[in-house]
Amino acid sequence: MAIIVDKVQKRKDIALSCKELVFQNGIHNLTIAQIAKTAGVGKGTIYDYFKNKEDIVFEIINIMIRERNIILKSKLETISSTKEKIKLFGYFFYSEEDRELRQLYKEFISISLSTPDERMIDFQTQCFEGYYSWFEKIIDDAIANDEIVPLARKLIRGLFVFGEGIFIASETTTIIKDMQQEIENYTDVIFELIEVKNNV
Amino acid sequence: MAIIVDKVQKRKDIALSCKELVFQNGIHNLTIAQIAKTAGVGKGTIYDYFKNKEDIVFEIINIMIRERNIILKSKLETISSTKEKIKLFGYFFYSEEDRELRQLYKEFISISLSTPDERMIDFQTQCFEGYYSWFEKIIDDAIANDEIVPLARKLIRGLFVFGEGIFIASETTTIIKDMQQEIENYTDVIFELIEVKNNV
Amino acid sequence: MAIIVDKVQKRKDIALSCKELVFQNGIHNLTIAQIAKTAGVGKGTIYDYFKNKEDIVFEIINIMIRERNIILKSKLETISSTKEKIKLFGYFFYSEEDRELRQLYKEFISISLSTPDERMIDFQTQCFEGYYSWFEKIIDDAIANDEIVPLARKLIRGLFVFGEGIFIASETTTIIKDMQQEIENYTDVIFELIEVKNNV
Amino acid sequence: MAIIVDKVQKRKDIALSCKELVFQNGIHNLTIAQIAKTAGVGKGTIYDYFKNKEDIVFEIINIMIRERNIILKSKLETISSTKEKIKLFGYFFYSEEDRELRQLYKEFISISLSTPDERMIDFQTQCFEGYYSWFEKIIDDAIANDEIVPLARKLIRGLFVFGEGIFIASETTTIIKDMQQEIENYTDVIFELIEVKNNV
DNA sequence: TATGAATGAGCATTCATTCAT
DNA sequence: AATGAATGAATGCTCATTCAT
Repeated sequence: MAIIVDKVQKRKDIALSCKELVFQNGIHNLTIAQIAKTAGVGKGTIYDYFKNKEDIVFEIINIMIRERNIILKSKLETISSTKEKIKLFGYFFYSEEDRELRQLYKEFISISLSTPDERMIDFQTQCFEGYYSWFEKIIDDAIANDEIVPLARKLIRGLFVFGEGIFIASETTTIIKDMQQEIENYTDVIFELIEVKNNV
Repeated sequence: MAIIVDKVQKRKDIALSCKELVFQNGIHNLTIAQIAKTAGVGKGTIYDYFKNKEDIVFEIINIMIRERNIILKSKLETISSTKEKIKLFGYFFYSEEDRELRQLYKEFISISLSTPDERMIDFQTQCFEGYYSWFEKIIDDAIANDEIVPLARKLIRGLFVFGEGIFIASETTTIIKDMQQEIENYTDVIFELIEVKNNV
Repeated sequence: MAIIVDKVQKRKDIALSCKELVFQNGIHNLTIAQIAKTAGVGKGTIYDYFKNKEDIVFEIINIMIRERNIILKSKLETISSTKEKIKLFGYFFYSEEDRELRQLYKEFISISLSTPDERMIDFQTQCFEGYYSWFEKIIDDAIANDEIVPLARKLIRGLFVFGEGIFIASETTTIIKDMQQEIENYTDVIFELIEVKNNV
Repeated sequence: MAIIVDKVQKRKDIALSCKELVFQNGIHNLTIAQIAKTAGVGKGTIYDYFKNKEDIVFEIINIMIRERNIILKSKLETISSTKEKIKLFGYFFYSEEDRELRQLYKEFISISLSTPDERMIDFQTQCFEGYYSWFEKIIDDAIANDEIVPLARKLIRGLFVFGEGIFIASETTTIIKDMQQEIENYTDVIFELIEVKNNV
């Protein structure tokens, strides 16, 4: 009998094998020939696991962003300070450890903007909704604990998209000199406004 | 006698003649053949005025965004309310009249993210710096007039990139249902926090 | 104990299972993958029973045309009128019931013309010889019965290939408006010429 | 100023330059790369003159068949005998001089049968209509001159498609041993039937 | 005997750029 | 100064066939 292959796993394997390739050359220069060679399979094999080039690019992005989300979630769980939790979301935009992934994220946004694809939008929506619900929970918990004032809820959106906006600004201009600074400062200012002050 | 051609003007003419083409097909589908035909010149002529395809794409974007900035500036001058001035920056992200330009802007960001080009970055930096200095002036004036509290200065960045961030979110996900709502609400909340309340 | 498979029968089974597939998609779009799936076997199995793709295409055509010949023969036996017998050969070219098979026949001719294959030619020769001998017998019998004049023998070829010729014309041009009309008219005219007139 | 090229002529030139290539390899094996090389132009140039591969194949066939039609017409004009005129149509199917063209014609029919293309059908219809009108005129003239009986008109179709039918038979089977013989014999028999006999 | 995973040659088509006129 | 004819590199995708299990 023939070998039974775990199609889902092999999709992942092929996609993951391109990690380095993607980080080095970027998604735009990915060639099916390169992908196949890097994955150590024939070109035809690629098409046994992926519908077309888009499909494989999507899978690569998908897997790598998912991976990162898991890490983000586990990190969030180790932190108790509300402010630090919020800052953790911004951490992605400047940390050395996420440098490669940021590169990928940039390209993902780039593709999403120029050639919107339903699956990509759905995926990104899912991610954002996930983050946003964490965000809301963090804020709501802090409000419930009297750490921050209820008004804070109305600032969630602003905090949430701040990272996004400053990331785009830093990637398309040179006005952002120090991302970490910018993000931490802004978070600090907002917390200054929303923290419950316990006077004696 | 040889005709003397105003190179700079002809660059603009060619670029501007592609306006409709760009709005209809997007930058990604622009071909030199199309550009030349639309501009009513030969393909070779394009290369007399532009270094390469990038160069012409850049010129098109450049001109169109400059055009829009002039309009923005003149609009700002007709408004006196600080809050309304701030909101005007956000207006670009949802107004019907800027729909076509937003399309272009999206593609510009997309290109900037995937294939960063020094000129593009310089240009975008210039734009951002321009906006930002307007922004700062608006806030500083309002502080000087005792309309808003000095702390507001620290929130400028947040206000400034909010539009950018929410724009990206709305273009790459489906979580933003009503851009105008989002932008106006957020501005209102921030103003709620920074407005000087005159108690009797 | 190993299962003994009737190779000849399985060849037929596989070929026959593709009947619908062939009628729907045509021979040109047949892929081994489709054939295997439709036949409910693995792709490798196909190669246990057929030498190559040509071989299976040939088998499919072969079986389906043989099937039809049997039907033709049995129909011929139910008809007594010479003219009707002759017309029955032409019936194939316009009858609704043979529409699908005509489609197949077209493709068969097409393949035969562009990539002549000895087996195909042999098979087609066999068919033609079969038909032709029936044809001759019909004519000879009619001559023997004094229904038609002996000269008719010399017109057999013309009658025989008329259908073929008009079929090609109707498939490659739009000049044939009504196949049935054309075929019946021509047969009638020829019979007009060769029928023995019994004057009182 | 740039060179002005006669697009129509160059189309023909490119097509004609492939004559030998087509006769040697057949249409099925034509590669754009081969065509370009043979025509002595770049691959891209092919697409300046032809929409796609189909288009160039069609042009090749078109030109070569047109060429042959001109020859046929001029030959017809040198012949006075009605029977010889009719035979001239059949000549194409066996003459040595038309061997290469027959090869092409075979492939043309093959393509027409398997992948009907409106332009091909229109072209073939035009050709057939041209031939048929010549045919009719020849017969009508002969009837008017009392050479053949009026009934002959009803046999035109049969004569006309005889060549086609016997050609297909000869290309897809081995039953036709001597095309010339077959065609001439059949024409003779038909003429035997329709010629006006002048008895003393 | 049967399978289906793997292969990779093969090909049409696009388009930025050059350069002879 | 202007043209547009010519180029050819570059690439995604298909599918018949093989072969390890």
